[in-house]
Amino acid sequence: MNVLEKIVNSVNSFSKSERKVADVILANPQTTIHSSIAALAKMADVSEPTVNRFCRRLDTKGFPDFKLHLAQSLANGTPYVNRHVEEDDGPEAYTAKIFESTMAALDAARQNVDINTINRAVDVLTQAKKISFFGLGASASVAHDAQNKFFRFNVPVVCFDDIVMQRMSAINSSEGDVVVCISHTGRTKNLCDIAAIARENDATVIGVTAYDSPLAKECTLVLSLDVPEDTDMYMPMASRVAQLVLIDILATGFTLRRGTKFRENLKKVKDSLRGSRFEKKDF
Amino acid sequence: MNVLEKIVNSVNSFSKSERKVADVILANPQTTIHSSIAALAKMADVSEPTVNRFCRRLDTKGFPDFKLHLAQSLANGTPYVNRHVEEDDGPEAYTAKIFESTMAALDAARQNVDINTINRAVDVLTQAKKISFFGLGASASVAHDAQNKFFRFNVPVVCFDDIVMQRMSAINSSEGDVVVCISHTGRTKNLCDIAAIARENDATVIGVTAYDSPLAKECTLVLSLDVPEDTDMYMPMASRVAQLVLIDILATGFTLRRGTKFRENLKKVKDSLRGSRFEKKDF
DNA sequence: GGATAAGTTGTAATTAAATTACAACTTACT
DNA sequence: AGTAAGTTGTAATTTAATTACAACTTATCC
Repeated sequence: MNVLEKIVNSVNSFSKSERKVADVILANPQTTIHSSIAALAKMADVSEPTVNRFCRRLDTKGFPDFKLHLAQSLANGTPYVNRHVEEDDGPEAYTAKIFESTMAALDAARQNVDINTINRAVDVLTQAKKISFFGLGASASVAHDAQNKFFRFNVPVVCFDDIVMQRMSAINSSEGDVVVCISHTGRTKNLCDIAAIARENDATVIGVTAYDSPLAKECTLVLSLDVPEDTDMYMPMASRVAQLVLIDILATGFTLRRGTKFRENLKKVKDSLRGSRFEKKDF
Repeated sequence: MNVLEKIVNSVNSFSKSERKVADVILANPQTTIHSSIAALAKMADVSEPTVNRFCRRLDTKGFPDFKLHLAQSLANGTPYVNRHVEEDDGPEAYTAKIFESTMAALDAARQNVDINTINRAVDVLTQAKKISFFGLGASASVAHDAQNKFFRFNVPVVCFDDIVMQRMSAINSSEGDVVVCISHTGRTKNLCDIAAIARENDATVIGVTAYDSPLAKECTLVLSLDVPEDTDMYMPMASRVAQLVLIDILATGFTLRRGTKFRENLKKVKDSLRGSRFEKKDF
């Protein structure tokens, strides 16, 4: 809980002098964080130790520590809030809101993601004989993107957004193959089937999906991203961005695990693109 | 500007010892705000006055004031500094860094994007007879995603990641058609050709690309996202996320412009997916 | 209603932390 | 090589915060 709220909540348990301190702080919090204990004591018309005791009562280590907490409480006023787009929003409004809710979603994802599972997923991927990315609908483009990334690593990688091809690919998989199934809800029937088939054929199945979903149950490893999505819009937006970032993380982990020499290879891939591009100096 | 960003930005203007201080603070900002100047000096292996001078250089009144600012930066919506992934980063480190640099990129994009152009692009899209999304390589998955979004609007929309198909499509375009070309660098030759061809056939060409690039020159409307990308990694990561968010914004603007009735249509599309999914209550 | 104990507050002493002044050193330029 | 500008550290000083303790207030019990 943040300190400001805490002060308000525990205002009853304060003594007379402590209450004076609380009042002064609540009245000018911004001033408080730039004051010394002496200045604040004077403002509240109490002694310095009283202020100090007040701070300790709020479970801080002392006055400087209290100021730190207070500063954070004040800064927290405007974090990236998942503000919904509304009917009469103009371009500025909806642009800002979408940026902010995407950032809020990434922030949430960052806090929820399980590093341990990421590490294991990277493990599995680095040792894969072949990597397949499967997704349907909106998740197909995430799979597509993942393929583009891992392809640069010179690893056998495929990506299908066609259930027939996915099924054939899953049936043909074997031990050492890794299948990554991407689905925000984790309730897409066809994809659950694919995951099950791949598992039956001894492939390792990584699910980029909701924890505790039917798809998750079919997977060897579940990378879940708990992203609060604005369901009013009926389109996966923030959740899909979080999935992409997760792919970025896996790809990064992959390159780091493979070591320096390997990364020189990446440069080659990038350099090979040069022929298809205008040089920077050209314009 | 927040202190953390400030440190990263002015890292060049620091002296050797100040740099040591900066490194320690960036590595453990949370620890820093609970340390004394002596502890921090020891960690950075410099003297206490050096730390103090470092604080002043960042326009703070001294060490305690610096800690206050730092605390606010950390609590604030934007502790998102574009920190580069390094050789010996563990999973926690690179996961955090990628999330943060993506968020930093979005923050930058939000500030740079031109609302006016977005508004005009939405205008153009709502009036389009047909919308085409073209991208190659990493941008192909962005185009793919855009198609998925706009398809739900019941608008004629196509997406090609094959230059032959793109070319044929561009040649067949006519007035009222809108072609969206996606390229981070804006220097992909083939895509520039496509844009030129589409223009010659009276289509409106929207470029999601770098301002002032060869591709931008071929477009009717340029939506540029100035995203500082970590080029060391040789993979488009943050830039592509920003592109996706831009697509989200265009799609949102589109639905808002079309009005309430239209949005009921979206629900239909969403409901139609239900048959292919497990119900929530099923598990 | 007074005595005592528990709790509250302030003064003064102490300790800890941060800052300043200055000297030594390093670097870059003549 | 010499000098000036800039950088860094040591030691002294100042400032701020905390502690110890005493005075006072309030509540409780006989």
